[in-house]
Formats: sequence, structure tokens, C-alpha cells
Amino acid sequence: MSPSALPYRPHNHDACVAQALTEARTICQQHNARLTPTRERVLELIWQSHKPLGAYDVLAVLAADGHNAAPPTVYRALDFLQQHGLVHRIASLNAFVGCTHTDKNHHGLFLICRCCGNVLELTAPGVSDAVQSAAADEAFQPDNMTIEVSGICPGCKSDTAHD
Amino acid sequence: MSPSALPYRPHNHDACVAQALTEARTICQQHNARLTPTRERVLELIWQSHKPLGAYDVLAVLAADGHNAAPPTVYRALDFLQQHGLVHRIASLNAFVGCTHTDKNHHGLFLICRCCGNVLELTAPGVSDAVQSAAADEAFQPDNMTIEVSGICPGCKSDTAHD
DNA sequence: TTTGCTAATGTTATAATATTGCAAATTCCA
DNA sequence: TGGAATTTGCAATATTATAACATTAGCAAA
Repeated sequence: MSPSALPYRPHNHDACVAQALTEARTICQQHNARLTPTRERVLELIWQSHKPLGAYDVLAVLAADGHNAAPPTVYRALDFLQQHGLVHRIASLNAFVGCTHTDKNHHGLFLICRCCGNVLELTAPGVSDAVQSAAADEAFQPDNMTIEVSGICPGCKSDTAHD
Repeated sequence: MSPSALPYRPHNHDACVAQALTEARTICQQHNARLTPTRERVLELIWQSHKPLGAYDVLAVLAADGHNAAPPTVYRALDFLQQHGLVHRIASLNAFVGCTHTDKNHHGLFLICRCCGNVLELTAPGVSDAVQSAAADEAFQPDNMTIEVSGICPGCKSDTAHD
């Protein structure tokens, strides 16, 4: 997916998935980590959906693939992918999305449309700076931040505007 | 609890719980909502712990109370308390904490110590402004934000400093 | 005081999400 | 090739959350 593609804009999604997989292979090589078939397939499934996918959704597709998988298979693959920054877990949804900023240093900020379910990941330095500074005021040393904003995406807003 | 009391500082916690309950009664009156015994008890339990309490932790105490409660009892009470802004759910922990800012308009920002488990709720206008503006840049209309920061609180930092 | 309404609770069952522990297979690499 | 480390398979189970429906409590009007 081109860097500026938005989930709710039409784009060639197959290409966007393919590119994500290619990047993932590179990253795993760099990390000396093994992107095994199961892990790669899970990543692919997650990427095929712009919407967050639950672990059991992934599991269901694997089952349909003929892969006789149990929950741990999926959770392990997801853990691996998270560790290497290839997917993010959306805590407020118990679901996973492909990371669209594997190259940059980022703290995921997620805009989650409660209408269409699409998720847009942003790199928002202003936000992480503000959080850092709020934490610093309390002498708190942050090491991980979960920032998830739910609301209405531009697509859904314009859809409802002319009802 | 006095407005500036920090969870990891010693303070008279019974008084702090009592005050929270008093405030809750007032708020419910204002909202024309019924703070029934079960709801009040759940709120009390959550307040007695500065650490987030899971629904099933609450359930266990209710059971110990002799209250023959089932999960829906607890979840309903928690929903009620959330609706009236008396507790917050911490999505990254699947757990609940008492709201320490019932009076102010706020978007909870939570500092969660991964060492001692205490949670500090902040009102951080800088953070919500930054999130608003990041969302606005994407034409996204936010309506709810989950901001949870995990890290090390000052207490735990100084504990580990001189090991 | 009954009647009727609404909110709240009880109860059972089950759905949805996630982890543990151990054995078997595979991969790495010396 | 052999041995260690990683990955997977698998069964069981833990944890979190909700659905569906019956019952009861609170309260106001007839």
C-alpha cells in the first residue's frame, strides 16, 4: 500500500498486502527471525482486512484453509508478529491490524471508525510528546502507550451527511 | 481522597473510599439514577483497591459477602457505574478503577505501573488536544479516546534504583 | 389497594478471548 | 550427523463477557 493510502479509499489491496508481506520478509531477515508459513499466512490474513481481525477470525480462516490449527497456533503467530512490529493489537477491540509504519519509529495511534470498523494508524509525534510530558510531570517513566480513538471516519461522515 | 493524593503515596484510604462513595451518591441523585446496594458495593470494592480490579475479582468478593451473584450482576453494576462516570475500564487490563475526576470534564489518561500495578488517572488537556488535532488532520471525528500508558511509577523506580 | 409500568435483579447457559503444559517435529549449526 | 534451540500440535482449561428469559422491587395512577 502506498504510504498515504487510506483504508477507506479505494486502492489495490492485493498489491498492498503483497507489499506488506515483502516488507515483513525483509524485516524478519534483518531480525534473524523466521517468518514461517503459518506466521506469514496469519500476517497475510490480517492484512487482507483493513478492519481489525480477532484471533478467532484468523483461526477460522486457517481452519477453512485445511490447517488444523488450535488457538495457541494463532496466538503464538500473533505474538511473534507483534514482537517484530508487524501487527498491532487493538486493546479496545481485542483484535489485530497490520502495522502500516514498520519502517518508522512510532507509537501507534489508532483511529477506529465505529461505523465502518476501519482503522487508521497514525504516527503522531505531537501526541506522544504530550503523553511523555504528562507522564514526566508525575515522574512516571512510560514504556508503552495504548492510544485508541473511536469515532467516525470521513467516509462514514459524508455517507450519513446526506441521508 | 484529597485531589492530589497519589495511589502509591500513603494516605487514609478508608476516608478516600468513603468520600468517593459520598460523591457517587450525590452524582447519582443529580442524574436521577439509583445507586442500589449492589452498585454501591461494587463501587466500594473497586475503590478499596487502587489497582484495577477485574470483574471476576469483584464477583469473588461479592460471593464472599454471601451475595449469590452471577457475572451479569457485576457487569451490569459496572456498566451503570461507567455510564455515570464513576469508574473507568482499563482496556489493556480488562479491569476497572474508580474515577478520581468525577467533577471535571476529562478524558481519562491512565498511567499504569507494570511493577506495582497501581494506576494513576490524569486529566491531561495537552494530550487530548494533541489527539484531537491529529484526528482532525485526518478529518476524523473522535468521540471517545482510550489512552493507557504503562511504565514504572516513581515509587517503583526508586525501589529498584538502590538494589 | 390494587393495577400496571419501568427499572433492576436473578438465573442459567453459553459465547468469546486467551493461556498452560507437554510432546513431537523441525530447523539451525557446529 | 548429532545435539540444542525453536517451532508446532494438541488437549485441556482459564478468563472475560454476554444472551435470553424469568422474577422482583419501586413507584405512581386508578
